[in-house]
Amino acid sequence: MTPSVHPNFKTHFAELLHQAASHITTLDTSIRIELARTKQADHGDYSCNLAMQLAKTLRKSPREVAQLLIDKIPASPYLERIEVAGAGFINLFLKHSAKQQYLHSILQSQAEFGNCHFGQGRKVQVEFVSANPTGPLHVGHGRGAAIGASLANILTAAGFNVSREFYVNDAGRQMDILTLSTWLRYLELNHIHVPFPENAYQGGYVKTMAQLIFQAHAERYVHHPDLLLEGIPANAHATATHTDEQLDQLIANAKNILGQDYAYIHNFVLTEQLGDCRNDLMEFGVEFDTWFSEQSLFDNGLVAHTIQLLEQKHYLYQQDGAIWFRSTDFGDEKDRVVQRENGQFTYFASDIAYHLNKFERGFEQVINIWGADHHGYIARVKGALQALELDPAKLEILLVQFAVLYRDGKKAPMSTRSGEFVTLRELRQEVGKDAARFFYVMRKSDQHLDFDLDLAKSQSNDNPVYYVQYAHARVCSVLAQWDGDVALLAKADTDALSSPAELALLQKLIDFPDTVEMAAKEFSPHLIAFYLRELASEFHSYYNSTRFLVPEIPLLHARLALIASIRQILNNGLRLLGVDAPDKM
RNA sequence: GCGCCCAUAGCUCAGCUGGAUAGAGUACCGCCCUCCGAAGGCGGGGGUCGCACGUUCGAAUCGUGUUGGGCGCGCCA
Repeated sequence: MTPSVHPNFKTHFAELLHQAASHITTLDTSIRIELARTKQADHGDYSCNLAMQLAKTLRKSPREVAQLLIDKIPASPYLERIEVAGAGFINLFLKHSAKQQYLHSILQSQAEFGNCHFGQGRKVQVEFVSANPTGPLHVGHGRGAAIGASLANILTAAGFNVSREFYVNDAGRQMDILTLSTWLRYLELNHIHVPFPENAYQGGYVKTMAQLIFQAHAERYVHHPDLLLEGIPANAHATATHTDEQLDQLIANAKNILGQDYAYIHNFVLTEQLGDCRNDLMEFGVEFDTWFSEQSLFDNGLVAHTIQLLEQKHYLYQQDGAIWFRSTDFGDEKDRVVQRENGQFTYFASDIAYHLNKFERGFEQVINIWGADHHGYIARVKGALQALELDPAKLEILLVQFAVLYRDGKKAPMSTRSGEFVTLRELRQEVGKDAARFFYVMRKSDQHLDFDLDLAKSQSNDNPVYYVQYAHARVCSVLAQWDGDVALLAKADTDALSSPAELALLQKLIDFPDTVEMAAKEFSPHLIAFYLRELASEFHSYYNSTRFLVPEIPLLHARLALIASIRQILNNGLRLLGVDAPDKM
């Protein structure tokens, strides 16, 4: 991704202040020179609190220090004036010409405007969604998908080499339960009625998969039910209430009866569910570079190898027939089992191997996006990394709080157990991809999300998605009526842009690259959503106050260059969030 | 009981590693289409930043405690 060629005023002024300060004192490493955008116009465009930070060691008042710095600051083609204010702030005023000429950078860089090389090409992995392939994605997964995909886009724009990954839990017990469930439904289709366990998968999609198998292979997988019921108490069947152990017994029996065929059904349901999931996410604008199989960690011996490593480092011990990892050495509440009494590795064991593998693949930063209910899991995973002599700080875990759907002002009921959950697909069908993507990232990820379905659906000014998209469509409409060559606007004379509204809008456009960088630095896609709403708001206001299609050519071109730049940034920002920027609505 | 997250306008939320008079949206009230798209704009009221101490030139922001809410605490994933 090529960074755009715009000047960065923040870093430019920070460098000037650094030079000024070096004339006065030797800067302590603890002091960071940072420029902040001001809230009020009479405070200039940027302000710096460096003088306040230096005042103590220099034994001078902050205002005095500020004046000393101003006296020493080198000349700059972008700086209109610089002054001391308030308790010792240094306020900097950008030249109007600097703002006006900035439009040329935007219109030249186009889709690449806003990119930067903050990430310096470092390899980063974002792992997200990673839902069990045992049923359709629901609205909880949707938020993780939206946040993960947006964050990956933002990191890419900020100059990281990003890899998007979905961890496929294809090795566990849940897959076995799905396989069993499907086979039982298949037997039903063949008029063999075995009571369907309550704790098996109840969803209608299981019956659908059974039908597909039946259509393709007729009665090939039919077996006598007596063998299946072996070891299961009669009352469990009569009531269809099975304990976890009884369910496991059913699975074991199914494996015995079906032999090689078990693997076929297992593979079939996995492929079906994964395909459905991939398709669902693609329609949601979310794609992955890698679908990483948990099973492959076992097949390649990586799990066993990882456990061996921990053993060598003496972090494992045996107790109650199981093998435990001493995660309490790393601040976890209790030690954790990696290998069960029955010889099976736990999910945690393969997860350690998985994370070790991530770093072996050369990622310098690994970001996991998890549902908030997994937070208790962080300590043990980071502990395992430490035990393997990896830096746990290189693993960033973003916890995404739940989304609660509201309809008619009331909570829409959601329960995974009963199968009455709202799927991501249903949500998309109801409110559309764009509204869903935007609403999901409108809040900080660690903030609960109240998802107002009625608002997301409404085609009104209340709906923030339409509000932003409408601004984009409005610009398109004006440019279409102008009927000139938009490409020429990149070289237009922009000196005529001098009203307060126009200068404020120019500054808002200048803020975009900083916003993208901040969103990348803070792993915060919501900053983009907020920025877009603010930009759209300033544009709508400008639109109502100013006519663009005026007879005076210089003014006309200047204003069109401004709104074309606004359109470009709305487009770039929406693209980061996976939301379309329509020309017409 | 222990751990993590959260608490800011009636409601939903921003507020970046401490900075100037705490901001949006929404709801409510009043305005603006002979004019590039009214899916828009303008104006108005609305606050003890849960509470209490502390750190300092300065705290919504940092620390400790406390209250209230969410989530987690399996040889499940």
